Amino acid sequence: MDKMVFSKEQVTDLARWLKVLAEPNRLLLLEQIIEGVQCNCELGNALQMAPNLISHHLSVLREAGLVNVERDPNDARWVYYSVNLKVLEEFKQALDAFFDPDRVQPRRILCGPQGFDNPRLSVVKLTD
Amino acid sequence: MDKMVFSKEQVTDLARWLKVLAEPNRLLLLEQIIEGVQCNCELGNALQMAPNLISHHLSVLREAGLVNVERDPNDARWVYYSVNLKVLEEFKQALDAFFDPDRVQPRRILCGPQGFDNPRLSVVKLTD
DNA sequence: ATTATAATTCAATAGTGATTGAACTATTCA
DNA sequence: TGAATAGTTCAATCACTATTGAATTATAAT
Repeated sequence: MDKMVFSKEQVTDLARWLKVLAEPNRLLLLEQIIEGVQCNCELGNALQMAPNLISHHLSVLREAGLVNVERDPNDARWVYYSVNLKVLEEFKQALDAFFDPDRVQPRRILCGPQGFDNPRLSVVKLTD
Repeated sequence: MDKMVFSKEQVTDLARWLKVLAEPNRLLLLEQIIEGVQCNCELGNALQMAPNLISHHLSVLREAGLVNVERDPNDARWVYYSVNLKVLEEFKQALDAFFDPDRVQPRRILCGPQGFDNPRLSVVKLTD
């Protein structure tokens, strides 16, 4: 029986992560990078997106730490994006912890019509 | 070596899921429901949110299938929200599959300066 | 030097969606 | 019947952000 609970701060932190990934084009870009398509121009070809838009979304992924940037050593005009495995694993663990079905608890009686005819509350009432 | 890839439709579907959960108040509500706080009024107390706002966010979670609604059998004015375990498990599996670190592939050479002085490409060039 | 290329940055626009207050529905209680 | 309660729906506002085109930077080639 997992009793783990999350603080308000932990939940809003996770929401921040999710917001980065909840944008379709951004998630498509990440998928491409995961699959090994990592140079900006090819990403544009694969997804039919303008280069500046790609730059924008990739910078969001980069600021979140999910992807690394690297310039080509032979021609510094080209940049390559890659997945930051460490951060991806961290994120995955956070997801696993939060969306763990074992955390789901039955209803806690805190309010509502707490009359004797409510079977869920008879015990509580009798011990008053 | 996991070779699983996701179609554009699968990715955008996942993005839709993530968007439902990427809203801080909504994720906080889900956390409360997971922890067993499931009646509307108590959710309001716990999170300091107006009842109509709670209704709004819960309806989004409900439309996504993540939570169920049930009216109190003794006093139908009260409603109780609960996690739909089946859908939660489905969602968790989708997350696990997508954010699997084993899927991450090394860079596939599709463009860029493909000269002989680029060690990553010498083999490719020689086999031309 | 000049031009071309890859990518980013900037400014403006457009669209989406969270929030708010008021009106409304449904149920229970007096 | 009339008042109170729990919750939802509606309309309007506000904030954020994806998108677009133009300008800019940095590097490489001629």
